[in-house]
Amino acid sequence: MRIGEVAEKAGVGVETIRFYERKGLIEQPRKPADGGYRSYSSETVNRVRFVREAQCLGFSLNEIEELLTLRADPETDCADVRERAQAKLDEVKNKIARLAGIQSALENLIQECRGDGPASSCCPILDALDTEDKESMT
Amino acid sequence: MRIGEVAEKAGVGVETIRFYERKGLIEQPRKPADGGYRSYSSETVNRVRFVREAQCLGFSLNEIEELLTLRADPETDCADVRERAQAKLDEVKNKIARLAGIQSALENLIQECRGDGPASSCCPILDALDTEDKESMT
DNA sequence: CTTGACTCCGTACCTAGCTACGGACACTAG
DNA sequence: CTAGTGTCCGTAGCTAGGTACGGAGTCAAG
Repeated sequence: MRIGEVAEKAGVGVETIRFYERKGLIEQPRKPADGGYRSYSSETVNRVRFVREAQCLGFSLNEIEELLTLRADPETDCADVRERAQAKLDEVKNKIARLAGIQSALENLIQECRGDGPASSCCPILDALDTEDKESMT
Repeated sequence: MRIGEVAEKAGVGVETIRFYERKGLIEQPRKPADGGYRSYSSETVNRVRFVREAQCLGFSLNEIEELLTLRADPETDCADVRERAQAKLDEVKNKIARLAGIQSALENLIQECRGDGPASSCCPILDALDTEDKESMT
């Protein structure tokens, strides 16, 4: 599969694939044999899709690389992998919990704001977060 | 309260406060009366903290501005606020659901990888996401 | 009335994550 | 053989979100 096809299937531009390749996020398929063109497996399409998905969820490319290496190397010791996975899991759980805070603040806002009157007194987003937040910054 | 105090209490740099001010994320407190120094209320500290918190959760500054304006204007009609809040709520729920996907993939990984043997065959992160993901990109 | 801490402002610079440009090959169809 | 399309590569440019710099003004303490 050539670069254009991968890009299309993954829903990104060709340049993005080249960019990810330089970043080491996807396989380096230098194939001077075939006219010098890159040749990818369908695996790469999945990888690229995973990258985009993870980005939407707030992971940086560096973090995504970590996520990806969790499954990568057959040589790697399982204990090491577990450790990294556990750390990522903690991050993810933390993120979910904090989003849940925002979620309930928004739900409050929507419930209390029944659609009549002015909005001023019924929008406790900041308040809701303030109280949880006060001394909890890292 | 002057800019340095706000910055310290919110745990950011002075330049960041000025940057947020330019972006319209916090009040514009031009006070030529008091020697030309900015003067902030403690409200601003909360706002800045909220901005940082929301950023960690994957919101852009533009999105955060939207979140913040949900509680802002006493003139705004409640119905409009509700609409925006509902849209944000949908985004948030969606994010949580997708993070939950990653969470369970990581939990699987950790469970299946009992700490012995090689890591190659027990790391279904990509697989777990692939199956959910196949045709669901926006 | 000098010193030091703080602030002012504009501008420049930085990282992350792309995105576009441009000239040179390759490969296919006509 | 000539287009046309796709690819190669390096480099430049772009947006977001800061971060740093430098020269000048403010102000309280000594």
